Amino acid sequence: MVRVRFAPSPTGYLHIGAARSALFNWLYARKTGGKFLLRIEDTDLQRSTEESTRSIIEGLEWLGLNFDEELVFQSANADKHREAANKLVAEGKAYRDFTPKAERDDATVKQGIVERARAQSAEGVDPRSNPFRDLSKEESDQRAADGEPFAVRLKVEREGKTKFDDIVYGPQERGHAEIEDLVLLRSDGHPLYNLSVVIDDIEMGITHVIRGQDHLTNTHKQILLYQALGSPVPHFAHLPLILAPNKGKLSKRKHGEVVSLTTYRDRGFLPEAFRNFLALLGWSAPEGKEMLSMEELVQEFTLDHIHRSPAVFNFQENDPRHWTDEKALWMNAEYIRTMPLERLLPLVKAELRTNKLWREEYDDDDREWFAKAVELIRHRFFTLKDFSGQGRAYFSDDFDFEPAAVNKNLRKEPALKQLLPALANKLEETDPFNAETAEATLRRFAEEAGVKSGLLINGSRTMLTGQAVGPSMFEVFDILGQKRSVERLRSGVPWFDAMNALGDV
RNA sequence: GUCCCGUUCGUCUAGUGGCCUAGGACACCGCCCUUUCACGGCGGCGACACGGGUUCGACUCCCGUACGGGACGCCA
Repeated sequence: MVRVRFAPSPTGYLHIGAARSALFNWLYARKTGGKFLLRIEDTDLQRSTEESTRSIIEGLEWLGLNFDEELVFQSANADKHREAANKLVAEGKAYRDFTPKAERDDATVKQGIVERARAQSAEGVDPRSNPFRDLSKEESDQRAADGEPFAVRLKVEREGKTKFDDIVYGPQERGHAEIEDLVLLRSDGHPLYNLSVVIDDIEMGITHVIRGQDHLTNTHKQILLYQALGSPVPHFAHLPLILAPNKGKLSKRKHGEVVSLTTYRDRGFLPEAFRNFLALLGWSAPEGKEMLSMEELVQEFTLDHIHRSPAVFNFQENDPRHWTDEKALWMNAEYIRTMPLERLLPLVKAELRTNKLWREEYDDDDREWFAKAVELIRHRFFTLKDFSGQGRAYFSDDFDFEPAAVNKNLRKEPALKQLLPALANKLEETDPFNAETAEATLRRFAEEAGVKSGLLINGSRTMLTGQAVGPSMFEVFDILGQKRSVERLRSGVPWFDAMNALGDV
C-alpha cells in the first residue's frame, strides 16, 4: 500500500513549487489507491506561524487535494526524535559534540559554508574531522553529566558509500567522504530536520518520498539515518525545480506574490485550471494531452513521465498583462469558456458577490437570464475577475466607460448624439424584442438614416457596455433587454454634452 | 572549494538508434469567419548548447567542454 506525504514548513504562504509537489504526491496516491498524508514541519518555532499553516491547508483545499488520516504536526513528535537520537548515542551510532555552538546568521550562512570549505581545502583540513567523534564513552558521559552542553551528531562511516535508485533521476551514489557527521540534536536538545523527517516518515509508514530536487543530495544523509535506525528505506522520486524567467530560484523575496498559490485564487483562477497547469510543469501526459480533468490526471499520472530538467515559470515582472505565465492564463480562459456552465455559475456568483454585483433574483426568477448572460460573455474572459470587471455592465447600471472606446465609437461621429436616441425610439417600439428583431430594427434605421449600420452597432456597444469590444451587439440588446437598452441609448444625450464640455478624453 | 543534477523552438514539452526534411501547446505574425473584440478554422515564424567518439545510421548511447541549476547550517 502506497503512503505518501506532503511535508511543508509553515514559514510563509504556499509556494507554487510546493503546491506542485503536493499535487504529484496526491496524484500518485490516488492513482495507486494509496494514502496522501499531510505533515506540518513546524520544528523551527521561530519561523513557523499558525497563519501559514492555515494558508497551506486552504491552498490544498482550493486545489482539491484532500489529505487522508490525521494532520501531523512535527513539533508534537519532538520527544520521540530526541529519544531516537539518544538511543543512537547509546548504541555508539551517534556521538556528543561538545564544540561550543557557533552563532550563525541566517542571511549569510550559505556564503559562510563556501568560505569555510574553501579555507579547509586550502589548508588540507578534512571537514569531517571532529575531536569528539572518538571520545571515550566514559568521558562523554561524564562531561554530559557535568552539564556541559553538546550537540548530537550521527557517526558517518569513514569508508564506503550510500546508494539509492531515484525513480526520476536514476541511480545515485555518494561517497561517505562527502558526508559530514550531521547534527541530529541541537545543544538545546532541539531535534533537527534530517532526524525529524526520517523518524516521522518511518512512523507514518511512508513508502514513497516525492519532493523537490533540492533534497536529492540530502537523501544520502537520510538513508544513513534509516540504516542507523534499522528501518527500511522508502522509495524516492525527486521533482525538477520550477525556476524564475532568469532561470534562477523562484522566491518570495525576489518575485513576490506571483509565486504564492493564493494569489491565483484571489486573482480569479479556477482551481482546475491552475491544477492542470501545475501538473504540466515537469510532467506530461503520455499522449501529449494537455487539457486534463482531475479524473484524467489521476488516470494518466505516472512517476516515470516526470522530467529531469527544471521548468521555467514564465512571467513578466511589472507587466500587468503578463503578470503570470501566459499559458496558465490561456488555460484558465480555456476552462472558463469550455467547462460545463453549471459548474461555472457558482464561481461567477461568488465573484459577483464579493463585488456587490450579485442579486438574489439570479438564483431565482432570473436564473435563466443569469445563465444566458454568463454564457454570452464567458468566451472572451481570462479570469473570474473579468465577470466583475469587463463584464460589469451586464450586472449593474453603474459601470465605467473606457476612454478609448468613447473616442473610437462615439466621439468620432457627432451625429450619434441624435442617432442613438432615435434608435432608442425605434427599439422601444420593436415588439417582440429579441436579437433578431433588434437587428432588423437597427439595420432598417441605419438605412433610413443613411448611415452604415456598423456606426450604430459600435456606438451602441459603447453606450450599453462602456466598451469597444464584446459579444454580438444584437445578443447584447437581447440580454440587456428592451428597457435597459433603450435607457442606456438615451442616457447618451446629457452624457454627450458633458463629454464635449470636458474636451479631449 | 567539494559533490550532485540538467541542457530540444521565446516558454511548457513530444522524442528511449532509422517512423525526425524534429511533432504538439502557449506566445507572436498572416488569412478566413465577423461592420467590434474574442472564440473557431487554416497557414507561417521558430529548437536538438558545443566538440569528439561508438554505429551502416545519432536528438536519442559514451567521453569531454561550455553554460545553467541544486546541495554542503546546532534552517527546513
